[in-house]
Amino acid sequence: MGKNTTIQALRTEARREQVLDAATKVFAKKGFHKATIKQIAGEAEVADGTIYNYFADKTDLLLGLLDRINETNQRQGHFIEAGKGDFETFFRTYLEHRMNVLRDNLALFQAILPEVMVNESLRERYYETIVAPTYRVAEDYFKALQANGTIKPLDTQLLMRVISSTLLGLLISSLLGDEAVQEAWERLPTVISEIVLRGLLP
Amino acid sequence: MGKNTTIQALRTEARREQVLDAATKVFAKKGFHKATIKQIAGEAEVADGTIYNYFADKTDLLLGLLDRINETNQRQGHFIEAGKGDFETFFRTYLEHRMNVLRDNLALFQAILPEVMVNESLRERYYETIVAPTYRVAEDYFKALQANGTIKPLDTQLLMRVISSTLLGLLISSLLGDEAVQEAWERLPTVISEIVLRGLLP
Amino acid sequence: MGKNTTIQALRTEARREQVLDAATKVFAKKGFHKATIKQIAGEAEVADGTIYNYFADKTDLLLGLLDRINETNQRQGHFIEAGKGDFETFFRTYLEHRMNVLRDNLALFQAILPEVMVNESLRERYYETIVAPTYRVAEDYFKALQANGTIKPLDTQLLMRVISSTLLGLLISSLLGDEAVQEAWERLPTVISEIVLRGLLP
Amino acid sequence: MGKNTTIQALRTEARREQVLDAATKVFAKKGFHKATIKQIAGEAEVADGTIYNYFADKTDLLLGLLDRINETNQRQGHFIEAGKGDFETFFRTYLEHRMNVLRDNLALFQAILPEVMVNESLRERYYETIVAPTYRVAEDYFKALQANGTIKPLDTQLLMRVISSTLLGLLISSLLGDEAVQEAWERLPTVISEIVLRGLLP
DNA sequence: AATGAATGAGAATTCATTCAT
DNA sequence: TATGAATGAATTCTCATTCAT
Repeated sequence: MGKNTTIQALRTEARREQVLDAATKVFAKKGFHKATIKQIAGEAEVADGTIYNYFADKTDLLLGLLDRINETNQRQGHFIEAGKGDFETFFRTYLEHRMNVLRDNLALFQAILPEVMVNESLRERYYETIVAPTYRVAEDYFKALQANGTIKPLDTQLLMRVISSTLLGLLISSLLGDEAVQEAWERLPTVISEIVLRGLLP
Repeated sequence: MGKNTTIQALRTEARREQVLDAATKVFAKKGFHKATIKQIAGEAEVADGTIYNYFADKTDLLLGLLDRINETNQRQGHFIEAGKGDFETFFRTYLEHRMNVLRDNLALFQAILPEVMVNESLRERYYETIVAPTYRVAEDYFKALQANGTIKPLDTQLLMRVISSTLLGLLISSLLGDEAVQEAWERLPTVISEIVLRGLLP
Repeated sequence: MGKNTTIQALRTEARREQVLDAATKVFAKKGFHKATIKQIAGEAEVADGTIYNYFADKTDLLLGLLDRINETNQRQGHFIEAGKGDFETFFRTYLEHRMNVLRDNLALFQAILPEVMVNESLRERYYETIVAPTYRVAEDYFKALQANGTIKPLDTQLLMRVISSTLLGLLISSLLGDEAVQEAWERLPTVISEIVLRGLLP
Repeated sequence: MGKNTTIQALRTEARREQVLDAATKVFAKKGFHKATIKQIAGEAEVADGTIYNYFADKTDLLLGLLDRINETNQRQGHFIEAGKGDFETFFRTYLEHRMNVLRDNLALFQAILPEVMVNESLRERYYETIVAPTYRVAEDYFKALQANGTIKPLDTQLLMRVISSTLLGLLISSLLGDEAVQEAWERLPTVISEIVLRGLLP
């Protein structure tokens, strides 16, 4: 029965994922409110009612998606510590990684962000789960860089905000359909790195 | 009768504004979909039906808000040409202006952006009305700067995207409740200017 | 002032007619319920509110149209007495007259009949105003014909109903879009007369 | 599961009928436009929303009713071929049948006709579904009768239209509240048969 | 657990009618 | 009298959620 329970749990988990995949697709395409449970159920190839065996309500699906982003983040989180050697290379590589994560989860972000911008409790959870941890990891790192003179002494908090907001802003520009951003996505880490590290002035 | 017509027109315009103000408030607070016509009408202190004398439907209210942003933009648009003297000062002042506009229209953006991210036809109109004109004005300016060696030769398109995405990203961070961004809003132009013009490296 | 009053009255009457003309058109095209006061006002080139200076409410417009049919009927009513000479000719001419009236008021009937079929108080008024008077006039006439042996002794009531129902039915077939009926309208009196007077059997 | 599916299908069909019955009643009483979904749902003893599980919208209910008339017609359709023996008897019996069908579906016709008179797309469907098939069946029959001299040579198209319009007209007279027609309904086939076959002239 | 029909609260929208100008 | 903006009751339709099977 122990084994049975495990199988059960796996099946349950698989079903959850199946529904979340469907939700990602439908939310991204239609937006949270215009997406219907029927559509998600259809996409997931289950009955409407089945969804309620795995999620309390429609909003709970969004929380499930938030957790997914969180997992992705944590998987990538180690990376920042792996940065060795020359800072410039590290920084560009870091940007590449972050931007790849964003691109790979475009649909996920398109599904979540609009609703997060509008739903207060979701907003808090988003900030605590997704945003704050990133800053916590990065803050010490930037402070160390400043301490050993690798980068200029600037308000660390704001520095981090500006950099991550740039990425967020580019993501949203992409979501809003800016083709220049979409097409140059691969080159952007280099461009950003050049601007942010050396500046526009000659 | 000419006078009468004018009074009529003024009254009509005032009523439109009254409704758009209410819509801004309610959309920003509840989001486009959870906001109801009843709530907006209540906030505007008119009957539900009155709204439909001025706007074809709920979505048309959003278009009305888009036009408002557009007007704000156009009023500010001249500014960039007014930039004389030293580029560094100009750039910082430009950022200050843009960020003040963003802050002053925070509710407006909070009302519009989430729906724009999700509604394709709105997205197109948003891009054409709000985004593209900004780029058109800025592009020539940046090219001139590069031509006379004031700034490094970089892909103008991407440069503009990175800068405006930074502002957009900060706006959204602010909307998402990032207190550090909210509190430092005044100082951000200086910080961004320092980073973007001179870079992080010492 | 007496003259003034007369002019006033003429103007009022003209305006009423103007509105009724518009109502006929719009009701016929859209049906009573889908027709809006705004549309009728637009067609009549008056303001919405003006209509309420001449008619108590939307249904009252229908009553106005009923009265119009009634007037038409009365103008034609004398005709039946004018019938002299050979009965066969008279009958055919009578049918021609009735059918011309129907055809000339096609829009009017299309506007009224559907609503009369559904609105009880209108139905009663329709019957009393339009239908019953016709029968009253015709009944004596047919009885006389039977008395002098011009036509067979049949239940006069039913005979009249059958004949007028045939006309009503053809009108409605026409309204329902039956092209054969529409195209043959001119020939129908002859056909009907032949059938009704001499029968199908050889 | 096959059995289960069948039970399901039966239940579904029963529910559809239940809703159509209710719609017939309410449409006939109030007319299509004044009838509300709430009333129909109440009459059918289901929730408002349930109706939309079976019909796309309010108009689709009317189409459902049209199909019902169509079925009735088809069930009766064979009859005309069953006509053997003496034509006079056949004709009278045929009229009896048709008029019984009309009477038995009085509410149905009252529900449908007014809207059909006003709604173009419904009108086309009505003609194609209900009217045209009848004529197609009857046309050959009448031609045969003329060929073998049973009836006079008259324009078949018009002959059919006149006869069926008479029935339609009587139906509508009945719907409009003509008591003489209502009361004499049983005798009408005999009267019509006498008139149409032998004529009014002695 | 899975199903999907039933539910009914809730929202957008329409439009006859009123009434201040 | 004429106007047409304002009103708000009324209606259709949607869809998250429940629950009997």
